[in-house]
Amino acid sequence: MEKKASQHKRGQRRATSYDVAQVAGVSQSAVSRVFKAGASASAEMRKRVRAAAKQVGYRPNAIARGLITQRSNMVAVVISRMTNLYYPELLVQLTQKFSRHGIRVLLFTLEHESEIDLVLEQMLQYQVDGIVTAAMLRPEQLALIDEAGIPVALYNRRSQDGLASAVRCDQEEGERWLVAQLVEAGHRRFAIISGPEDSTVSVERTASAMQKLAELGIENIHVVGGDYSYESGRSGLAAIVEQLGQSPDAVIAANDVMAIGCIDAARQEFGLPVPEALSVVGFDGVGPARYAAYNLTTVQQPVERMTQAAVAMLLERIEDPLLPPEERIFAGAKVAGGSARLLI
Amino acid sequence: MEKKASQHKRGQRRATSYDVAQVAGVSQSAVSRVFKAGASASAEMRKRVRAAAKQVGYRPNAIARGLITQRSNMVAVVISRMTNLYYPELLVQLTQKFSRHGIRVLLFTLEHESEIDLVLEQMLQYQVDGIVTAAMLRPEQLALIDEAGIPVALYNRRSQDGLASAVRCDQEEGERWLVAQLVEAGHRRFAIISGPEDSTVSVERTASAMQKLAELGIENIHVVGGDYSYESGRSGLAAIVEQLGQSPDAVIAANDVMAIGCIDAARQEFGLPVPEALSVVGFDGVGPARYAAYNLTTVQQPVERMTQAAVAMLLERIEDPLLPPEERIFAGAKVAGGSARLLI
DNA sequence: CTGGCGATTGAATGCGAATGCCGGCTCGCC
DNA sequence: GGCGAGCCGGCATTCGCATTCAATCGCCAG
Repeated sequence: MEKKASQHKRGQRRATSYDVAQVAGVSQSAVSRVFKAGASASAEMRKRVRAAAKQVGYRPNAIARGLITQRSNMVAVVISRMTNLYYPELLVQLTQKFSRHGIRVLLFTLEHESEIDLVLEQMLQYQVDGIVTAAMLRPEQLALIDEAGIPVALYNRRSQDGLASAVRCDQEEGERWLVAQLVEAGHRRFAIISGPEDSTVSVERTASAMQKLAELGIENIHVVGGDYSYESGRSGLAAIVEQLGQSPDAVIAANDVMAIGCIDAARQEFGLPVPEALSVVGFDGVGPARYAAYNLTTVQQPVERMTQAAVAMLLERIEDPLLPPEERIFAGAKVAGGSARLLI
Repeated sequence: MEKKASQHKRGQRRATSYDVAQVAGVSQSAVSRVFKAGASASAEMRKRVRAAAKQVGYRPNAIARGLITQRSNMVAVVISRMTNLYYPELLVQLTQKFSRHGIRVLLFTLEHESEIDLVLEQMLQYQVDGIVTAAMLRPEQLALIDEAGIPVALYNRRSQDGLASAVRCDQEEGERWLVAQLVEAGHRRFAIISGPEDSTVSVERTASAMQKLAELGIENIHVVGGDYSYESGRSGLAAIVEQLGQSPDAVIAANDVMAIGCIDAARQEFGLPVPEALSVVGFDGVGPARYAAYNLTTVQQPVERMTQAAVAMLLERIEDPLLPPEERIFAGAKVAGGSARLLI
């Protein structure tokens, strides 16, 4: 029936601590102690055990270790909609920072944030020590994780009811700055290209921009929906122009990639020079935002510091599960690029 | 019954199969069987066990399961230099495809390919069932992995001595096509911006282009070194112009991002219209290559098919470790964009 | 009515390493 | 030289689940 596949090519079992113990003429406990940092073992013992371990090609089994120590030394990282160019940087930062603390990253990707149910079960089964998620969790899901005693760090998501820790960029302040600069420079006819509806990030950015515009007395703001993609930035502008019957003064895109698409469409399809005839701003500070062809006016998220904070918060709570949740908010770096006519 | 969530934080034991067994009034073996697909258990038993499991919040412990089955159901994915915009797509594809087979991805990122020693040990300790690596492995490292009985799939790396399976894009054919098109369209003064020296991908691309140029009788090819970054594409062109004393006809960049940097530098710093005064070609087919401002002439790697092949190859070898290594080569999609003057 | 076969179920074992406990040994100090 | 205090290493147990083996049960054919 089933194929017997467990046999290794060389037909040999992997060496265990018992094998090492036998070769070194010591007990298995001794081997374990030598490979466990901070355990008491004499220099002579260390030497013998290490030699024997090397001889038989021994390597501690992290799975078995995790079983007994109740620590897998793995954290789950959940990323949704990775088409967002901003995420690769996030991933690199997280894996490298965790790695310095001897922790590995188990990666979960979601096509949509709503799919998180599918992977939540998996994460829990794998006994991860912590979770970093850039996808929204519903309260009952947070409760489930909390019940399992696993600390969570939300990335760019608000901590609901203080159920979890969070690091996020102050998007409200960022959007308000963008809007303020645009209005101050004389822009009056505004349009917004928002992100996916199930993205809390997009909702927050769009709402913040709308609110600031309202405060400044700007009305008739035209909003079209996008999906964070370049193409939706292009079609977004097309939709705006069509429905508005004319070009707006400024377009506020919910992320950089759509802003870039919007710029390309303006220049190529509508013959609108940017920023002379149309100002475009984005949000995130992804790599292409700095390409000379776009030189985007945007708010750059401090990924380095945010990931540093997320890792620190999570590690603290893995050490001491009783620590209360914490929320850290970082201001974005304002980048006044050439894609918008500003006074500054 | 009142909830006592706070006690869980105290490190209260998570429910085990014994707990479920006790509540359901059956044996632990029975619980195990219910949660193991294909095991024999009566409908009545399944019902009782599932009910009890739900009641106590039981979730099989994947770590413990892995210890006994000798299958962690995890594969390691090694990515180097993630600044390459091409990798996010690769990661998403891999995690999603593996996920469909009940396999999780343990992510390792390298700043440089040479750091792989640091993570190899980790991967082996975690008893991963397989490895997908987009970083080069030295023969002795491959031997080490082979000895551990872990199948490997190299991504865009040649299988040395047939020690490992590999999927890769036919870069040689791709570069030769690019060169042939450029020469046919009349370009004669060529320059190349290569990638990092420790990147076998870059070395192969550059060598292939050089060879084809030589075959077509083109000489005096100027090569400058880059690091795959946008900035190095810009500075690459600057270096070429400075050392050459004039603009070349065409620049062949080792990847798309440098090609984009090169285009921006040409247009902005040197007033060279692209493609009228200078043709630029890249390689990879990353997202920004399709931005209208660049519309890059490039060779696009078939990521979807390549990842599909890598996953399939690895799964096959996890099932049957005795299968011999295999190499699958995919032709890239030729994209004749507007960044080069071609006849086609 | 009985033997036998297949389907279930339970008891027991083991995966590989960590750790509490304890005995033995070394060493310091009087 | 004697005694107490550490230090060290070994023994035994444990983590949570899969799996083997044996026992039981139901059911049908003879």
